[in-house]
Amino acid sequence: MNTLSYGLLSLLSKNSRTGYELMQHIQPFWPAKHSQIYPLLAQLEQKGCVEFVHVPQSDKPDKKVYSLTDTGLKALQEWIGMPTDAPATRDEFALKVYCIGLVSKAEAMKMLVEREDYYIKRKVHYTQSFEKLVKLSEKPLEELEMDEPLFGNYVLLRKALHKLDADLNWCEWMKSKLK
Amino acid sequence: MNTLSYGLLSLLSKNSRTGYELMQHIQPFWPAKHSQIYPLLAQLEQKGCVEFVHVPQSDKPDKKVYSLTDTGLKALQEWIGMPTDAPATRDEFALKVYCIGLVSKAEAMKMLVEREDYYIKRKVHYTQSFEKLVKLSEKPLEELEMDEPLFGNYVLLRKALHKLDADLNWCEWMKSKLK
DNA sequence: AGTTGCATGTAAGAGGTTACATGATTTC
DNA sequence: GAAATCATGTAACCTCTTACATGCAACT
Repeated sequence: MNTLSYGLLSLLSKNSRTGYELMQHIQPFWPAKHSQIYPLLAQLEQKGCVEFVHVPQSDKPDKKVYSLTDTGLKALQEWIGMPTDAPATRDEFALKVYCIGLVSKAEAMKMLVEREDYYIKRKVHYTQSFEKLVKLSEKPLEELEMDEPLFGNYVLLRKALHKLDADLNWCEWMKSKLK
Repeated sequence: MNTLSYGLLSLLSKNSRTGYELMQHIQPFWPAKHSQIYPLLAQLEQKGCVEFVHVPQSDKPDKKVYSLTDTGLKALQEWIGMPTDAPATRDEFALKVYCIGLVSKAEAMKMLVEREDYYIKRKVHYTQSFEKLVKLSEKPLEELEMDEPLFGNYVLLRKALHKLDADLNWCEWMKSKLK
C-alpha cells in the first residue's frame, strides 16, 4: 500500500466518491492522473479496504461510487499513526529563477507575470472553495472542532491560502527587483 | 532531456560541481537521489552539454568535477524560454490532516509538534544559508542585480523562508485549535 | 465544428526510490 | 564501536505520465 492509496482512503473517510472525483480532489495534496487511481481502487477493493456500487446514468457514463469499509478505516487509522514523510515539491520555475540572469530583464519579467497569473488563478479557485465551505457549514468555520467533517477541509484551505499569499508577495517583490 | 537534466545545467551555470554536490544542492527545488543524477550526468556529457575533470583525492574518494559547456549553456537558455510546468507538491501530512478527526486530540497534537519541529529545522538551515550568503556577498543582498551570480540564491532563499513562515504560522494556529 | 466535462479502463514508457557495492575519514 | 560524510556507480523495482480506447452532453 503506497501513500496515494492511503490518500484515497483519507478522502473516502468523509464522502463516498467515484474514481473520477477522487482524482480531482486529491490533486492539491498528491497530484495523480486517473490512469493511476483506477488500478489502485481495484487493488483496494480486492484487499477489502473499499467497496463500490454501480450507478447507471443516462446522460453521462455509468459510474462506480466507492466507500470506505471497516477494514479500510482500520488501515487508515494505523497509517496516520506511522511516521510521516517530509513534503516534496518539484518546481521547474525555481530552477529557472536560479539562473534567471541568463535571459533579458524583459523575458524575466514576462516569466514572473505568467507565474503570478497562475498563482492568482489558484487563489481565486481556493477562495471560491472557501466560500462554498462557509455556505456548507452550519456554524462559523473558526468554531469547527477537530472531529467535525468539514474541519480538515477548512484547515487545509487556510494552509493553502496562506502559502499562496507568501508566493504572491514574493512575485510582487521580484517584479519590483526587475524594474 | 527531462527537467532534472536542465536543473543540473542550471546549477552548473554558476559553479562547477561534482555529481554529489549537485545532488545536495538541487534538493529544495527538485528532490533527487544520486542514483538518478549520475546516469543523467553521463548522458549530458555524451550530448556535449557538460564536461568533467577527474580530481584524485587521498583522504576522500576521487571525484569528477563537472562544468557547463557552450552547448549546455545554449540548451539552458532555450529551456528557460519554454513554457514552465506548475509546481507539484506531494504532502503526506496534508492527507493525514484531512482526516485528523480519526485519531485522538493528543495524537493529533503530537503529529503537529513533530511537523513543527521539522519546519523549525528547515528554517534554521535556510537562515544559516542566508547568513553565509550575506558573508559571501560584497554588497548588501537587497542591492544585488539580476545578472549577478548570487541573485538567484538570494531570491530563492527569501521565497523558501517566507513559505516556511507561512507553514510555521499555520502550525501554531493549528496547535491553538487542538487545545 | 471543436473543446470541455463526465466516466472508466489498459499499455507502454519515463521518472524516481531502494538496495547493492566499495572504502577512507571523521564525529558521536 | 557505530554512524555520518564524501564519492561514484549499477540493477531491480515501484511510481507516475502519456497515449490509446469509448461515448454522450453541454458549451463556444
